[in-house]
Amino acid sequence: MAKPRYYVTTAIAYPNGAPHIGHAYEVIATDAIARFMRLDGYDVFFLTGTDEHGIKMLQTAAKEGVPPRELADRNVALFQKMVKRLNCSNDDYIRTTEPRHYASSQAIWERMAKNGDIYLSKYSGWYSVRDEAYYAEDETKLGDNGQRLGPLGTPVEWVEEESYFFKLSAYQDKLIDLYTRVPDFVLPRERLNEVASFVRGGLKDLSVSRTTFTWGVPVPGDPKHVMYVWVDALTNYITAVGFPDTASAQFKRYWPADLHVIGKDIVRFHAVYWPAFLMSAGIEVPHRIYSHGFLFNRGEKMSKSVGNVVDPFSLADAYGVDQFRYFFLREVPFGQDGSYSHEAIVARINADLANDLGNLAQRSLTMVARAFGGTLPAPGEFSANDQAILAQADAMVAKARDAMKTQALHQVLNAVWAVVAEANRYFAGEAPWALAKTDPKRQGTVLYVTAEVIRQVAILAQPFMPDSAGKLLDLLAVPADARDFARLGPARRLPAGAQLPPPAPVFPRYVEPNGDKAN
RNA sequence: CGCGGGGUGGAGCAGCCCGGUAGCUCGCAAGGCUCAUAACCUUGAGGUCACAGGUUCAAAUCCUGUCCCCGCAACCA
Repeated sequence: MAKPRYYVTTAIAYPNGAPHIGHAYEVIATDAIARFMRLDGYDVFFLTGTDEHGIKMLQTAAKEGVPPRELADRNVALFQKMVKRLNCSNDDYIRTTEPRHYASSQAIWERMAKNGDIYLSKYSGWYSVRDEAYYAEDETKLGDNGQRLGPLGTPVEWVEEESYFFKLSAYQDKLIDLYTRVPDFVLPRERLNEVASFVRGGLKDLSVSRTTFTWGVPVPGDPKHVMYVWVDALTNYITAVGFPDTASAQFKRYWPADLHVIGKDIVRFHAVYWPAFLMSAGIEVPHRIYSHGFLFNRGEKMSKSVGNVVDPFSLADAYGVDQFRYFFLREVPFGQDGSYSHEAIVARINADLANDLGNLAQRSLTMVARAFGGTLPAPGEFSANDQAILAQADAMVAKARDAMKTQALHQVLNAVWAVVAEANRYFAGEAPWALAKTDPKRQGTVLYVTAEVIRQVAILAQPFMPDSAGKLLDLLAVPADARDFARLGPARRLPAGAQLPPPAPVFPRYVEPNGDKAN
């Protein structure tokens, strides 16, 4: 039976600087989704990449005195290194400066043009040379000396530039219809409401080319124009699956995408422009846009001037990759803004990972090693308590799938850790260390049940903490081909009699480098 | 009257749509256990649910108004 497919993407990052925590968060979350779906039997294609055109790249490059291509190459290397460091399982990494992407962008442009949605006109507006930005009339005001000023107080002048336009205005009804027909097109729901009210407010045609610079994809047939960066950026999602070869196996298999994971700041581009472009080009629209929140350092927005920008590499170094991934995906309700701090990260690492899960594994497996020579004991008849905790473990996968239907990553982890907490209560209540003297057979049963619960927890933790969950499964001697979600539930228990390797701590407590104990 | 989110025990949050003993995590206190990564388990203290009106037998939950905080406002995860 062929696996169902699942195509998931991050937004492509804009590499005019080094990657920051927000980029890291998006790719980690998307990776967790991709891994979850793979383990759940889907044929997943997971794409991330970089959006390298546009005026801002040009400005940054000019400031540094290097060609934009060089700036892109340098920063892209950092983004790719980050993705790798964070243990992300992307199947492809797209750069919008690649030849395949030029071909794809030009092809979608030609389709939109052929459909009559692109026309040449003049883009005009109040332009501030100093800000290098256009402003709407109502954003400007007249200064004391009669000079018109932009919102930042710089002088603006009226300029007109030849530009191609996309007939976005023609898509208002079709977009509203899409939002009505597919109410989950944008999640969380509030975001769709915002978008829908924006669209109802009326859409203006969109300027989609520039003539003032050449760092971009040339417009087919009119090479003095380059495409507006968002036209080319959004197109990356189809480039990576083989567009313009719509007959290719890849394209037929994976398009339309199941999920675009993006930041809430670019919802409009993805939920308005992108489907409009695709409709115009006669291509199916993606199934869902998921807008995640922003991360704040101690509740404050990160900014270079405040000096609270945190580099993802140093976080990974300081806490560990899996710990870093776990913290953000558990602590921040996916879709909402979140806040992080050293104390919060340490608290999560020590409480959830070291104390609750790590220590449970350690204390139970150590007992298997000592009392049973490392052989997983065969269980006797299950007591009511045994059955109760096993039933809770068996129920996890359904809860996890249910949460994943709406990308509620934190709910998946909540469901799993609720079972970890219950398993600790079970373990304390059954007191297998006391049974060692009174009823070794019963002790074996308790240890078996505990190991089985840990097995299921570890399998479900894999998308979030691939390495650590893998180590946990190693300790239970679970073979590599028995770690997918099909092995969850009552049907496939741990085999009794398995020889387990010597137990080793998987989740160390975080201890402050200066030697003080944290938490 | 630009748009959106939010104000719930010390901290961070859930509950609010579908009114009816206020729940979770961390922290704190006491006790238990001693297998384990000074971890685990139990119990407890602590809240006028921003404020003011209103609807109702009954409001954190519905309605009206006020105050405050935070984002966004078409380059920005």
